[in-house]
Amino acid sequence: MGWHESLREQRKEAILEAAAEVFAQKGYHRATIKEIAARVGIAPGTIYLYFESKRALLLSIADRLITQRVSEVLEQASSLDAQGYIAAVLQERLDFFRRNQPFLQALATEVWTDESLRRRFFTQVLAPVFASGARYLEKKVAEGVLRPCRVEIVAPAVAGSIILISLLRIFVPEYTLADVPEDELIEELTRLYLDGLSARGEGE
Amino acid sequence: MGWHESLREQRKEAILEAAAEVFAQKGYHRATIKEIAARVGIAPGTIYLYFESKRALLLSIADRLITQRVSEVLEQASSLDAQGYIAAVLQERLDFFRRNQPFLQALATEVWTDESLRRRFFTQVLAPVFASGARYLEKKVAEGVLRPCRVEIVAPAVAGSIILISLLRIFVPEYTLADVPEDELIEELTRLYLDGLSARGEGE
Amino acid sequence: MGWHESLREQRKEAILEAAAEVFAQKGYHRATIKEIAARVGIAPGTIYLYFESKRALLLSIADRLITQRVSEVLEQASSLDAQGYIAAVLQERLDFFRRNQPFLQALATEVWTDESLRRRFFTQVLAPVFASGARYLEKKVAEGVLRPCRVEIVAPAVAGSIILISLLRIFVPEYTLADVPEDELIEELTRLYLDGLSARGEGE
Amino acid sequence: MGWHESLREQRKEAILEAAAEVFAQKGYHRATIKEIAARVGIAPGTIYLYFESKRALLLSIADRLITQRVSEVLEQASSLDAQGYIAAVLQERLDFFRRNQPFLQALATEVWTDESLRRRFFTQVLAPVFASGARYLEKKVAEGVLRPCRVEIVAPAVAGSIILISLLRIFVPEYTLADVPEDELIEELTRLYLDGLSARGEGE
DNA sequence: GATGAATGAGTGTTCATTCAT
DNA sequence: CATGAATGAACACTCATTCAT
Repeated sequence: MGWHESLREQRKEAILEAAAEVFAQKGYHRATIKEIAARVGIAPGTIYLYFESKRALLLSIADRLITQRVSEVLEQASSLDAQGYIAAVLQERLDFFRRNQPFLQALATEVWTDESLRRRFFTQVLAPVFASGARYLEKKVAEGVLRPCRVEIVAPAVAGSIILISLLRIFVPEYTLADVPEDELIEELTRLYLDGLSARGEGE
Repeated sequence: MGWHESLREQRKEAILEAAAEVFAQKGYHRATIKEIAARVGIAPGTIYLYFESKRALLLSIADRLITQRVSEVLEQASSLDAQGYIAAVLQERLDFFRRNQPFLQALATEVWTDESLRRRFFTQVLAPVFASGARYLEKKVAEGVLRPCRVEIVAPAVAGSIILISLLRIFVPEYTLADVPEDELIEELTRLYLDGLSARGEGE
Repeated sequence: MGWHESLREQRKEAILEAAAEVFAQKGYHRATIKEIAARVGIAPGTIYLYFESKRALLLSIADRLITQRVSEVLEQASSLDAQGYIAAVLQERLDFFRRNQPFLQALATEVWTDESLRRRFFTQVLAPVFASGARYLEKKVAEGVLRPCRVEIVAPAVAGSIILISLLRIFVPEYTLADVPEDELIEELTRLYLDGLSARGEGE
Repeated sequence: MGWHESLREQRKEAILEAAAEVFAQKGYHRATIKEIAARVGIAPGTIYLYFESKRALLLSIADRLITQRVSEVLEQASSLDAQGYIAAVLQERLDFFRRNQPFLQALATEVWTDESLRRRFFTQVLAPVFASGARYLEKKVAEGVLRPCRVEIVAPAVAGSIILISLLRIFVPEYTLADVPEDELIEELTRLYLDGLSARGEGE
C-alpha cells in the first residue's frame, strides 16, 4: 500500500508543482491543462486521475501553502529577545516567499476574486502569523521589554512591510531594494521597529 | 462640440466603472463584455465604440489610477512636521484605497501576470510614492528631526504597512482591524514609525 | 424634377463607384459600408437612402456593367474586314477591362457563389458578345472570307484569350505580358486567329 | 505509426474536401467552420486539431492544387506532334478542371483579393503551364513545324481559351458548349490554333 | 492505469442595418 | 434629407473535460 500510495503522492506532487509554475507564469486562466501535463511529461487526461478539475489544482496549491506550518517557526522564535525575534521572523518570511514564489504567485491571481479562497488564505496563512506576532508582542510588553501598543495594528503593519519588501525583491528587480544584502535589510527593519525614526534617542 | 464630448466622456466613464466592478468581482478573465454592457445598460457592441478591446478597458483602468496624481498630495504634505506628514500620508492612502477599490482590485488579478502592466503599475503608482517618501525622510534627517536611515528600505516598509492594513480593512471585514477608527489607526502607526516599539524611552 | 433626379443620380453614382473600388480591393465581404461611405464623404446611414442593402450595391454594380452596351461596339465593327474586326474587338475589350477594372473585380469575388449573379453575368455580359462574334463569323464564312467553323466553340475561345491576357496584364505585372505594347499584342493575336500556327503557309 | 499517420491523413483529407465544397458553394466568407465540420460528421473544435485556422484550410486547398504536378503531364506530351500536343493538353486541362472543380472554385472567391494567394496561384499554377507551352512552341518552331511567334503571347492565349471553355462547360450548363462532345471540342480547337480561321488554305 | 483524440460550450469582436435627432 | 450612435446577430477559435482504446 505504502508503495502505491507513495508513487501516487509523488506524481500528485509533480503535477502540483508544474501547475503552480504555469499558474504563476500565466495566471490561472491563461494556464492550460495541456501545458501543465506537458511539463510533467504526462497526458492531459492523466491529470484527471489525480485531481477532480483545474480548480481543484488551485485549491490544492492553496492547501500546500497552508500546510506549511508557518507558526511553528514563529513559536520557536518566541523565546528569543525582541531583536532576535524580529530578525528571525523577517528571515523566515523572506525565505518562505522565495521558496514558495510560484505557489504564492499562482494564488495571487485568484485570491482576489474567489471568496472562499480569500477567506481561506486569510484565516490560514495571514491570521495565524498575526496572532503569533500579537502574542509575542503582548508577552514582551508584559515583560516590560516593549512598550504597550495595539497589537492588532502593529502586527499587520510589520507583516505588510515584510510582504511588500519581499514582493519588490522578487518582482521588481530594477528597484534598488533587490541589491541590498539580506542581513542589511533585516538590520534596518529591526532597528526601525524597535527604535522608530525619531532622532530623540540618538544624541544620548 | 463640448456637449458631444461630454456625453462621450460620461459614457466612457460609465463603461469604465462597470468594467472595474465586474473585473473586481470576477477577475479579468471571467468578466464578460456582455455583463459589463448589461451593467451600463447598453449593447455589447456599443462598448467597442468607446474602447478598442477588452484589454484596452483594463489598461484604461490602470491609467485612471496612474493619472490620480498621488504625489501632489504627498508634496503638499512635505511641509508638515514628521508626525503630521505620516498622518497625512496615511490618511491620503487610506482614502485612495477606499475610493479606488474596484479599480485596484480589477488590476490586482492581472498585475501579477502581465509584465507590462506590472512594470507600469510599479513605475507609475508605487515608485513615485516611494521616491516622495524618501525625499521627505532625507530632508528631515538633514534637519536633524529624524535619525539617518536607509530610505530605500524604510519607504517601502511604511508603504507595505499602509497597503496591507488597507487591504485588510477592505477585504477582511471579520478581522478586528476593520472596526478600529481611522484616527486611532493613524495615531498608532505614527507612533510606531516615530518611536519604535522599545520600552526604552517609556519609563524615563 | 430633372434637377432632383440628377443630384440623386450623381450621388448614387458616387456611392457605386466607391463601392466598386472597395469591393475590388477587399472583396465583397471584407468591404464595409463604413469605408464606402467614408470614401464618398457621407455617413454610413446615408447609403441606405440610395440602396436597399449592401448586396443591392453589388447587384447595381453588375447592372452597371450590363448596361454598357458592349454589343453596339461589336455591331459597328462588323462592317470591317476580318483583320479589322478582330483588331477592333480586341482593342475594345482591352479598353473595357481597363475601364471597368474595379467593377469587374468587385463582381469576380462573388460571381462564383451567387447563382443569380452568375447567370446574370453570363446571359447579359458574356453571351451577347459570343453571339455577336458568332454572327460575324457566320457572315464571313458565308462570304467565303473565313473557313467554316463551329462558331459556338471559336467565339468563347477567342474571348477566353482576350480575357486571360487582360487579367494577366492587370493583375500580374511581373509577367512579361504587361510590357508588350498593345498594338503588338493585337497584331500577334490577329495573326494567330487568322492564320493559325502551322508553318504550312510560311515558306510559300 | 503508419497506422495513426494514415488515419490522420485520411481525416485531414476529408476535412479539406468538405471545406472545398463549402467554400465553393458559399464562398470563403459565408462558409462556416460549423458547416464544414457537420459535413465531415465531426465537432467544430476537431477541425482545429488538424488545421491552424479557417484560413489555413484555404491555403491547404491551394497547396493541394499546386502539388498536382501539372507540368509532368505537359512534359510527357511534349514528344507528340503539334496536333497531338494540343489535343493532349486540352484533354488534360479539361480533366483537371473537372476533377478539381470544388477546389478551384473555393480559391476563385479569394484569389482576387488576397495578394499572396494571387501571386502563389500565378507562379505555381499558371506560370509553369505557360512556360511549358512556350518551350514546346519554341521547339516546334525550331523544327520548322510551326511558324515563329511570340510565345509569351500565344501561350496564355491558348490557355485562356481552354480556361474559359472549361468554366463555361462547368458553370453555364445552359450554354451550347456544355453539350459538345469533348473530342469535337478538341478537334475544333486544334484546328483553330494550327490553321487559323482564314479561308486562304481552303480552296487550294 | 494511462492516453490523447474528440468534444462543444462559451466569448471577444465585427459590421450591416436602424432610427432618433 | 442626412447623420452616426447604437444595436445584436453571427462566427472563429480555445480549452476543460471525457472516454474508447
